Amino acid sequence: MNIGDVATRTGLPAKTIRYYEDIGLIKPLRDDNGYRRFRDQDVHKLNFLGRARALGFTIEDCRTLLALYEDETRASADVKRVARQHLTQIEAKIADLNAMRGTLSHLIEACAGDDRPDCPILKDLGGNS
Amino acid sequence: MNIGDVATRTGLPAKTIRYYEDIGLIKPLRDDNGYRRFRDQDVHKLNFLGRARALGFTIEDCRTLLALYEDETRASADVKRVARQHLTQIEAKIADLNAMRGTLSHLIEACAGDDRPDCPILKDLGGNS
DNA sequence: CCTTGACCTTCCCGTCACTGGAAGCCCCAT
DNA sequence: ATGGGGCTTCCAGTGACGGGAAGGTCAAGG
Repeated sequence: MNIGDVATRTGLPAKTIRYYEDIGLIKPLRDDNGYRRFRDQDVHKLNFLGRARALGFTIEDCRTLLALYEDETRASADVKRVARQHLTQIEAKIADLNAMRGTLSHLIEACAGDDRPDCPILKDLGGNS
Repeated sequence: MNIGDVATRTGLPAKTIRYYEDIGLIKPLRDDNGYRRFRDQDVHKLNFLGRARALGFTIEDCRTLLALYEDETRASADVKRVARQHLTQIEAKIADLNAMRGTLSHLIEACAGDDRPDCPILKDLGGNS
């Protein structure tokens, strides 16, 4: 299979697939003409990576998870630890965003949004004194 | 005031302040020795920028907001529109992160986290078939 | 007067995970 | 043989800075 077919199958852009090869996440074979030749296992790995990325894991996390995935003697505790750390980070981000949302929506509510210059949003940003 | 004092006062790293000058958000004066000399209005702008950034506005949004802030004849509707667009983006991000959190926490719960290799997290990432 | 150390300057590279684009080769159909 | 698509590599850019090098400046102490 060539990269275009793999891109279609996995939903990943060809650019991304090449990038994943560059950084050593996958190692497709090469045809005589230099084209990448992808085996089923490559496609499988790419699907794994796509799902892990969709869950927000970093590339380095993905590398770790992929190694664990391939290691038949792994301990599920190792996987769980990676996942839990990631979950913690996600929850921290959600908390940050929620705080922003709270402040922002209050300010937006307080703003008339008409053609007059008076604006509580700017007043707050300017140091609401 | 030199950049170090401004950094202390605003809580922004000196690097960031220099960067904001680079991209034209502030225009401090210069002393004969080449040092930046910050007026109160520069510090005020930097505080504005720090607060806007803390609310997650992009630098380009900050540029717009700062221009509105300085424009006595602005319409608060313009400010409100920028803020509402940003709020929408924040809410979209929160939704994404919540979806990730949901999936992740389910998987983590289902994972024994012991020294055995069996792991629902990896099973899911590998295409839970 | 000299040195030391803290402060300031510019400049360039690195981050993260790609994305866009240029230049050029390869393959198939007409 | 020509055209169009697909493939290759390589380089540059994204956002918002951060790290660090090389070198100028300033105030205090010996």
